[in-house]
Amino acid sequence: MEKQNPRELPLLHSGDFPNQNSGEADGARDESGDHVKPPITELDFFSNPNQSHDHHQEIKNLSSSFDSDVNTGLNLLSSSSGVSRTTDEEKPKAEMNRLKIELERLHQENRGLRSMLDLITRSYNELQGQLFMAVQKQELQNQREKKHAVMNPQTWAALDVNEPSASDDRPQDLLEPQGNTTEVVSKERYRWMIQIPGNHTSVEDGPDQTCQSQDTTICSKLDQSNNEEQVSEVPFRKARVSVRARSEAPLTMDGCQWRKYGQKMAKGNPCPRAYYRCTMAAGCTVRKQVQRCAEDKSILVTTYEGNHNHPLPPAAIAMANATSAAAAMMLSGSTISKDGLIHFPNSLPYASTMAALSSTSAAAPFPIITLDMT
DNA sequence: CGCGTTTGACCTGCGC
DNA sequence: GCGCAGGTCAAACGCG
Repeated sequence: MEKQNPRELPLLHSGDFPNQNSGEADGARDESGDHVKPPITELDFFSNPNQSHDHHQEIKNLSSSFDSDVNTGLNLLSSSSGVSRTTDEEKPKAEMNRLKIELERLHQENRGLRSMLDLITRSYNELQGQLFMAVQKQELQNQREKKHAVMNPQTWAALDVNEPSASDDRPQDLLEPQGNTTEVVSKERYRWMIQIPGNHTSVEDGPDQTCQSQDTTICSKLDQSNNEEQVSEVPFRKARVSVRARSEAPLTMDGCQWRKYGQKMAKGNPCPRAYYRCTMAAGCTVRKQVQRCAEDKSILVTTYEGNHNHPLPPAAIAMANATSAAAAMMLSGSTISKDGLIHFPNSLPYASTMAALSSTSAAAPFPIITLDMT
């Protein structure tokens, strides 16, 4: 697989959805060589023996009717024929009607086949998601074993140079898996991932495919719910998820308790950027930045960073869901569309872009994924 | 009095 | 090395 520019994070291409011009998208994907997912083409649903037979039978019937009736009827219009004119005019009309009905029936059948293709595609993505999670889990397990063999938990304080305040909590996080709520979030995220048609997780490329070189930082930081211990190894400081929402309120109600610890004027934006820390639990390292969009002040950009070490209230779960799912999706190695947007045709009303905060992205040593809920 | 916000100072990373 | 900008700290302040 090609080494990706760490700044150009792969997101989902809207054209990848099989129910939207599947042929072209899959063809393009094959050429790029970035993904090894077998292309879902029309062959997939024609491969069903029963369907295939029926469909071909229909086509055969249709073509034979064209051959035997239509052409002959047209020929009969010639003056040399001995058939009466009224019979000649009625016959093509009746034939036309029959063909229209036939065509309508084929359209309906086509719709049925398409919905079946959608189902198959979803199943495929579901399996792919499961495979991805399994590989991630196994990798995590391997690395955990390696680290436990090399160091003891106290080493974390020395390793976590980026967040001194959080270093005390790391070993605890490792030894004590997060609570039920976080587990729900993980499951939800997983569900979210597999709902994305055409989500190409290239886990088949190899055991280290998702965590190589600079990509390591992305996946280790983003999938913090299960890769927390990789944090110390990475050059990136943190992966962030930014949420853009239209709101007149100075703060987005995300269900968590936040304490403001700073405010700064950011370059290129007349609106100040506020810094908040999660205060729902002692030692929670989650931070967020809130800033109004320079172009449209009614849009509030909230950037989350870190991983809650405590159960979340229901209202916060939704947000954590969205953000962690977006992060997980970023992990998955999907590609970004030309317009930088991801579309969720089935269930999710918001799009995701690879836009970053206007003033921080240029210098930010970490990837930022934006959920655009405006 | 406790908690949260404000705000200026300080630290750090990066580009020139 | 210097300047700039982002991020954080902590004392001062306000409010219930």
